[in-house]
Parts: sequence; structure tokens; C-alpha cells
Amino acid sequence: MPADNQEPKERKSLDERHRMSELERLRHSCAHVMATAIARLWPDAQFAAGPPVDTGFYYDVELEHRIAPEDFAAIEAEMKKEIKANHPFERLTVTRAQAVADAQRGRLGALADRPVSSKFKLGNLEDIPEGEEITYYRSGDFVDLCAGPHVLRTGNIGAFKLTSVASAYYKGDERNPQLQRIYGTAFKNKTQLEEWLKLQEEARQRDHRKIGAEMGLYVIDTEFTGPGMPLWLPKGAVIVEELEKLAKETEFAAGYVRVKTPHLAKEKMYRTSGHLPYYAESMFPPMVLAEEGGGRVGEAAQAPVTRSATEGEPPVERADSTSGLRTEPTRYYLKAMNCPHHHRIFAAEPRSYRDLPLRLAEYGCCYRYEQSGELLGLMRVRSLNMNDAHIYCTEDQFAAEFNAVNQMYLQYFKIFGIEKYVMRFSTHGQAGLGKKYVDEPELWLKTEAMVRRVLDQSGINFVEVPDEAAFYGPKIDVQVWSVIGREFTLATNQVDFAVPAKFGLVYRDRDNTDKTPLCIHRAPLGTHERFIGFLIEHYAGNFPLWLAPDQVRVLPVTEAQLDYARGIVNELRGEQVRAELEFSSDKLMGRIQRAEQARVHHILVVGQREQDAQSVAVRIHGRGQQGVQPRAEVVADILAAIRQRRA
RNA sequence: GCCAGCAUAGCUCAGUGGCAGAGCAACGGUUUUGUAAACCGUCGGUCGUCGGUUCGAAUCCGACUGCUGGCUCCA
Repeated sequence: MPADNQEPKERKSLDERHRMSELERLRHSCAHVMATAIARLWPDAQFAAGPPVDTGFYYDVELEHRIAPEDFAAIEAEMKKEIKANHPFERLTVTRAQAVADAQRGRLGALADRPVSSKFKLGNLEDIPEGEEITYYRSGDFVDLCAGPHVLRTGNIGAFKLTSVASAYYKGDERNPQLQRIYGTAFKNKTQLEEWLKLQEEARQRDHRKIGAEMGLYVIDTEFTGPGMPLWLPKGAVIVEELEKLAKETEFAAGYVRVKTPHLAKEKMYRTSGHLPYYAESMFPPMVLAEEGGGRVGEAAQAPVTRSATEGEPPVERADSTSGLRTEPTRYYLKAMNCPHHHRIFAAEPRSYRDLPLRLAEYGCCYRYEQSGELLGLMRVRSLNMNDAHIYCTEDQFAAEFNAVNQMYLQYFKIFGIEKYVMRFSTHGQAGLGKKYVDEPELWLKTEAMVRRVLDQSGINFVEVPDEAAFYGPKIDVQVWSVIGREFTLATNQVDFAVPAKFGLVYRDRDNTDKTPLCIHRAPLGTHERFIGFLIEHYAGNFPLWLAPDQVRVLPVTEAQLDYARGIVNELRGEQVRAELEFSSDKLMGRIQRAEQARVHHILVVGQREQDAQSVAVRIHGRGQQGVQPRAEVVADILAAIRQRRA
């Protein structure tokens, strides 16, 4: 997740700004120092905004010269001079007229007057509401329009480092010019900076793309399969299957029933669900088939299909016209979500209130056309297997069902050792009604209140975020933190009060009238892709026994123990344990290193002593030797650890 | 999709206009082994693709594809 994606929609009040932590204040000050240095090297630089972020700070700048990492040393050298000079940060209050005049003289975000205006600063001034105080901060020659706050003097910036250069749109709007965004970080002292750099390095070492390749979990074959469509290799597929097993057991116990649905559906499906007008851009372009009977691939599909095929308003669907004479082509879409399919399963039979809640579960494979620049290893993909389920229930059942879903989340968190999480409860925004959100103002408020009540009562850790809901109802995004503190959005939960009605879903109630059920969309394990990506980084590839692709490797010391070793392997495999024998020409040391590097969970060494005593020498990956134990005990312990999904 | 950077053997990387390289992996052999690498040898690349400049291109230029870091987006 980008570190600075919490940029608020609403402008921060001065009061909120002044609540900056000490570290943020230091980092923001460092951004000014960096801007000073850049202005010295390239006086025509035009600065936009330079706030602190989670990992440090950035400043957006427009500049003919393309700043590259090779330039960092020069910029940092200038910054050091500024820090050594120990300029005070002076705060000046000015009138709007004064600020506009200074900006027109190019004096803001600059070292001196310039022949061109400080155009982005002028733009920023426009955003400052009437009546709000306008302030400058001056450090040495550098004067900037800035609400502050800052540290007292440039010398208070203890240690800093420029980290990367990227690009960003002015004010985050893609219609605005793209600026160069220079990232850096700063700390009170050198020790803290070095600790942070070490942590960054550790995070890089844990990157799921790196470990995924090392362990042979998956590949992305961009040339033949396509970008964003991982192929699970045997060792990765093991993890996929273990997760599915966990989900199936958990959902079975919670009263879910499983269904299976195809990967394609007719256009009518997504037109009815309402997804098409909202989300056509995020779906793969349709396949066009000649109408029923022929089944032949139509002309349109033989021509190269481009994204523009779905741009604008797609042609009106007439395939279901009752004339029966016309042969309109039928458009099929790869499914981007499972819900409409499940809705049709709900509709497949008459439903009674006695059937509710009906919980339909499926590990459904969906396809989403994510923009090329957003694909990221397993984290952002185009083909995804969702731990999906839809719970159809009455309003009276909602609280209990929704709470049970949350409890399931907590149960999973415990299994995976996820200690830090937060549920982001996204509600609708008034302004988006009828556009971003279905136009049902009262239903929105009612549903949101129901969700809020359940969350409040269950003691779940949540925050409420306005104007981020799904189009059909409020949404709960589940953010979790891996053991090293990286943040992930693992799953999304939604309450849907709109789409069941679009599909005409009803159940016959006690009073013999038809009513529309509520639908809860939930996916506690998210998608295999993202969840396994998270787990790789969470465990640094050192999976618990039940998930480890290689659970046990038995190493006979010499050929004389080959049969004994084989016996152990066969016994374990008979119990469905992923055990293998390794007897190559390598020395024992070499075989142990190989097993450690492959992250084999249990390494069982058997020499003559062990064979004679019917024992094994146990070594656990990353934890070293565990001593010699009776064979039967070791086997029993392995089976128990797997069965209990012990951490 | 946008901005920038990158693309050399399965992996990690060296090679700045003049014969395509190393380590690991793989394969073959020797070695029969007691807790993180035994030894010898062999194989392996149209230097991402296409085009241009040049006597000559991995190297310089352009386009495309993909990846990386961000931005926008994320049902």
C-alpha cells in the first residue's frame, strides 16, 4: 500500500495541521530543506506541496531537469549545508494580497524573486478558505507558503536520506500536470535512521516476489499467460489447497453450503447487477458470439479486441427480445465478481423464510482488467481466486450473521498470528447518490446504522471512513499488518441492499408475501493471490508446518540407514504428510544447508545411532537442532501440529 | 492509463563501439558422508522484440513489450 494514500478528501483544518507529531514536524521541515537545496541547484524549480508521510516526506516539484537517484548526492550535500547553517524557521503571517503578490513575483517556494510566478503556490492559495490565516515559513533565503508547523531550526534535523523519485499529479488530479515527487526520510538521529534503513532492507528481503521465486511458489509468464495472471507451481499450489481446506472446514462448520459457477456470463448478468455501467473499464472486454444455434465466433471477436470496445455506453442489449427472429450477437464477459452468479443460484428455486439465512460459498475465479501500472506480483493481479460467499438473510437476521462473519475473521487472524488489524468501515457520501452510489438515501442510512451497531457491540477494532462505500452498500475493508509491520488490505466485506432487488430475488415470508433479502458479501481470506502474498511476507517464507510446501525431509547419514529413512517417509506420507527422502552424493552438511535454504520445516537426520534406537534427530527450519527423540513421538507430534494448524 | 528507471544463461550479476563472462543451479563422474556448501568436468545466451546509426552494436538512437518505483484506480 502506498504510504501516503490517506490524503484526506476534505482539506485539513489549521488546527489539525498543528497536531503534527514531533517526528512529522521534523520531516516536514526536512522537506523544506530539500526544496531549498533543489532551488539552489535548479532555481527554476516550481514547488507544489511537501507534506510528511508515514515513511518520511516528499516534495512535489516541476522541473525541466529529470531528477534521478544520481542527483541525490548533490542535493543531499546542499541540504547538509542548510542544516549546518542552522537557520531558524521563521513564521510570518501575511495578507492574501501580499501572498498573491509574492507568488506572482515567483518568491514562494524559492530563494529569491523570479521572472515567473510560483504557479502551484498560487493554486494552493486559492484553496485556502477566506478568513483562514495565511502564513509563510522562512529558513535562510528560502520562503515558502506553509501552514507549518516546523522545528525551531534547520539544525534540529538529525539525520535524513533521500530515498526515491516518482511522479504525481498536482493535487492528485490526473487532469493536472505531472510533477516529480522526491521522497526522503528523516529522523531525530543517525541511529534511528539506520534502524529504519535496516528494516527497509529486511522488508525487501521478505518481498513476496523474491521469496516466491526462491521457493518456487508461482511464476507470472507474461509472454504466454499474460501479465497479472500467476501460474501456481506445485509448491504454491500446496498452499492454495491448504487454505481452501481451512476455508471449507470453517465454512462448513458455520453452516455455509458450497456452489460452483462458470467463469463467463452473458452481458445481461452484469447489466442487471448494475456492474457494467459502473465498472466496464475494470472488466476484460467481452467475447462476441453469434446468436444461439450457430455458436460461431462472430466477426467482432475475430477482429483485434481493444479496450475501446467497452468505452462509452455499450449498445443496448436486445438478445432477449421475444421476436426470436433476429440474430443479435451475444456478448459474454469473464466474471469480475461472483455475486451475480450466486444471486442466480438464489433465484433458481423458490425460497422460503425458513431457508434463510442461506450462505452460498465458493472459491470463485474472477478476472479483472487492472491497469498495467497497478499490477504487483501476487498483490494486484488480473486473475484472482476469491474466498467468496454471499449470505442472504432477513433484516432480523442481519446482526447475528454479520457478527458471525466478523468472528470468523478473528478466528482466522488467530490462526495466522495476525495481531494488528483494523476494519475500515466505508460509508456513502451524500453527493455521490445516484452516481457513485445507488440512489436510496434512506436504505443507506439504515444499513450503515445496522453495521455500526454490530461493530460497536462486538468490540471489533474499526474506523469509519466516509464516501468510500461500494455502489450497492457500505463496505468494510480489512487492513492487517504483517509481523514486520507492513500494511495490507486483505479482504473486503460488503452489505448489499440493492442488487438482490435488481435480480428480483425474493423469499416468501411468514405472512405469505414476497420480500427481498439482504445480502452480505464476505471474503475473510481475500483472494488466494493476495492472501498468499501477504503470508509469504508475514512469515518471510517460513510457513508453519501445516502450510509449509515441504513439511518433512529425512536425511539418512549413510546408505546403511536408507531403509530406515524410507520407512519413516512412507509412514508420514501414509498420513498425508508432505515428506521426502534425500540421499544424494552431498555430504550431510550440504544436504542440511540445502534443506534449510529450501525452508523445509522438519529436517530429520537418521544415522546408525538413531536407527538402533528407533529414534530421529530433529532439526526445525530456522530453529536449529531439537535433539534426538523417539520416532513414534516425532511422528505423533508432526501429525498433531498439522491437525491443529499450530503456528 | 500517466511519469521515471530498468531488461545480459534457470537465479544473482560483471561486461560503455572490436571474439559473450563469473558464481550458484542443472547434467556427468569421483566421494559414502553426523547438523548451514566435498572434488573434477560438461551443458547452457540471436544480450526482451523490431527498426535505425556505424566498417563493426549487448554497448549509441527510436518504437514496442514487460518489469520496478510512484501517481490515478481498486466492485
